[in-house]
Amino acid sequence: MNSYLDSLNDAQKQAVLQKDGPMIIIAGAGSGKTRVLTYRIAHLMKQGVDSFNILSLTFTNKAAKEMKKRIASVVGDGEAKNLWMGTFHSVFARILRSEADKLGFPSNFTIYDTQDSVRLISAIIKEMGLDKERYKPKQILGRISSFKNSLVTVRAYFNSADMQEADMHASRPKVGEIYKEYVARCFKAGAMDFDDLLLRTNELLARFPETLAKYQNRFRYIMVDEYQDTNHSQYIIVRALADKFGNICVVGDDSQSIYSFRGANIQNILNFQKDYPDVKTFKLEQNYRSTSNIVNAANSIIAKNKTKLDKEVWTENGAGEAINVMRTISDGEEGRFVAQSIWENQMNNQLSLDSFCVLYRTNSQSRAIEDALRKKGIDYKIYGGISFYQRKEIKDILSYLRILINPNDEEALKRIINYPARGIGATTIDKLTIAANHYKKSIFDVLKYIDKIDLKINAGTKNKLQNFMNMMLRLQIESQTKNAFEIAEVVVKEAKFIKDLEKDGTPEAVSKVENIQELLNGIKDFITDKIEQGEDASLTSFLEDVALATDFDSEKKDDEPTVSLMTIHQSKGLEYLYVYVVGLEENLFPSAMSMSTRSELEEERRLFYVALTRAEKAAFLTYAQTRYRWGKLVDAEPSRFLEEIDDQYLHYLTPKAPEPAINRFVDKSIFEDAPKGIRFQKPIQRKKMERDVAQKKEIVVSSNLKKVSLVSPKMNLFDGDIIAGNIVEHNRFGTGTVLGVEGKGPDKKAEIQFATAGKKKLLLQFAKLKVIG
DNA sequence: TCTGTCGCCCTTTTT
DNA sequence: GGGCGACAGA
Repeated sequence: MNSYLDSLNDAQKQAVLQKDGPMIIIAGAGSGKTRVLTYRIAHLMKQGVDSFNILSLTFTNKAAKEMKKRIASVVGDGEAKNLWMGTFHSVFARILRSEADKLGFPSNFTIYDTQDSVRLISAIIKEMGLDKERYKPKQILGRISSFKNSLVTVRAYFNSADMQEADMHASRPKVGEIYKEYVARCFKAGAMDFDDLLLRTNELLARFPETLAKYQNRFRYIMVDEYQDTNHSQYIIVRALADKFGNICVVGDDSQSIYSFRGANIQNILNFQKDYPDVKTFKLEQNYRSTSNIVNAANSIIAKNKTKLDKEVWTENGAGEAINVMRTISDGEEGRFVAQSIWENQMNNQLSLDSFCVLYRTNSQSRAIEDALRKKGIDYKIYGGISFYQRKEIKDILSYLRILINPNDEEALKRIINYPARGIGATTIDKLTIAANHYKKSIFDVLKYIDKIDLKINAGTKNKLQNFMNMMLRLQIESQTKNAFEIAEVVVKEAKFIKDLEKDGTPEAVSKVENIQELLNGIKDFITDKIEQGEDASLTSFLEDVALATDFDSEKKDDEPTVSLMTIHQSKGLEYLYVYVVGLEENLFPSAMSMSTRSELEEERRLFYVALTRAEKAAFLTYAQTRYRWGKLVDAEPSRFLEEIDDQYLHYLTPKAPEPAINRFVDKSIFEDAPKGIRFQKPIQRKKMERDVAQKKEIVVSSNLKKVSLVSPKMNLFDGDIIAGNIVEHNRFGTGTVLGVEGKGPDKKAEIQFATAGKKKLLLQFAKLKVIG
């Protein structure tokens, strides 16, 4: 008898035993999804499926590693070795490396991270002489990203009158030109951005049938975890690969779809049954993770969503304690409460700090929590935020390494050509860029022939360029004989990184030196690790790892136990005995950016569902009445999500009713700790402050006392004024025409046809519309 | 060409 | 509160 099967419940066992054909596993939170996936793969192998023929796509590399380990414990190390497991991005980066020449890319292509992409787009916008207020680099990148994720290539864009018209209407007629130039520049630089890893894979599979056939034959069994968060581009890849054998197993939970902002399409999971009519459906509904209070409370929240699959999560676990709700005066107080509560619970129950987790909606919220934990002497680790590899000093060193691998990497070159300072300024770089564009060569190539072409660069500067070039060429030669660690050491030395920083002597510089040291150690670890595993230990492989790694992937096991701090997005798939969800306030959670349409609000609600279902034993929900945002103190109202939880599962640690309304109209900053330096504010800022105060007064005078808070962005000046036919402007969707208005009071909605964003129904209360015609 | 200061925008969320 | 680009002056 297969012992591992005995540990599964009926539903789980059926899913594991289903071998062939398309299947979907709808897995509720905490229902043992990972176990099922792991055992299913192990079981396939036990039945004689070659591990070489199994592809498993996970959401993080860490999840892949974890799963591989667990499979190995069932079937043995050697057997598990050939399994292809990883994120979409890392698996297809690997495939693209071996097929790159077909697409005209070098096999050691660079992977641009978001920062590289934004910088390149900024440069293009500047070169094209466009207004960067109208063409905001980040927004343009967002648009290009959405093109790529829906497989709209440059050619497709220019073939689509609709798309061009949309950008015209949004007063950004040059978006297509920027897109075209961006793609060309990436190509010339031998670089792919994150979205390219998927788009180019699609290109590869579509243009080269024999390549498609090769991978179809190879990946006879395909599994996709977190299917609810796949985008169109990923969806098409999976469909193509599974087309021959049809052995496709997707796992997901529509209630936990939280990545639509990066193109995830919840329809992929909702429509799976339509895509594969002979699909077998399995539902894992028993939750083993949480108390019944938590499960039921979470169910009561998600019930408010309209778009969902039919599923009932239940548990046999005991009720446990009620979910605690805590109101505090300020975000600082919130942090202190969390720290105190963690400390007490840890002491009273003799727990490891690993049992605690603090979740927030935005990274910037971590600050107040950190301060409080530090003061209490509680160890913590922050996941996400600015990752180690994004720090300036680290990116600079990595840029040197990137150029050694791929000299055409434009972004890396521009970063370091004058860092550390060697007298090569913006003017010179501009000249080089122009020459490079003119000759259709990379800047590195132009530098190689700097003697032979006349760039009107004076002799002194030319000399500096040549010195730089000589150093890079020397490093390049060395990199052929040295391993990644050795070459990184040489780079640090040659470029005088540490020397310069040590001369500086400031605390920041000291910490930078430490970071560089840590990077070198990291490279060393990487190499030893890879050599031990018999895997690729090259510099290319290291750089790829860095580009695609998330914080979790690099986590070390032997670390001291710590409290975990992270965004809710990052917490997907994890579980903790005690979970603190902080900042349950309107405009923060749900985010002010995501409450103008029903679907946005539903995604925020799913996010809350994810947060709550991380908890095994106890959950704390906290909100503050005032909070520093952008360095300013602002008032906050409790999140609507608190109202949505069935009251019977809640325990209020503070009285539920907020303080009497009258107090809400006194300027608190007069009495409480005023923002630092307020007395030294410049006249202009003071004026702005006075204006703010004046506006507050006006609001108080002109509105219903009970409903309106001081600085609530909920105030909508146009409520009631909007009628069909109005032209309106929305800060995210751009301009649009009002088609109709329905509902009244807080439910009043307008249906608007936006030029770029399509048709939307917006709640006027939140939409912050400006009537312009 | 370098350096320091000012002012703007920023904050959703991530591979 | 902070990071980054623009701008001015050396």
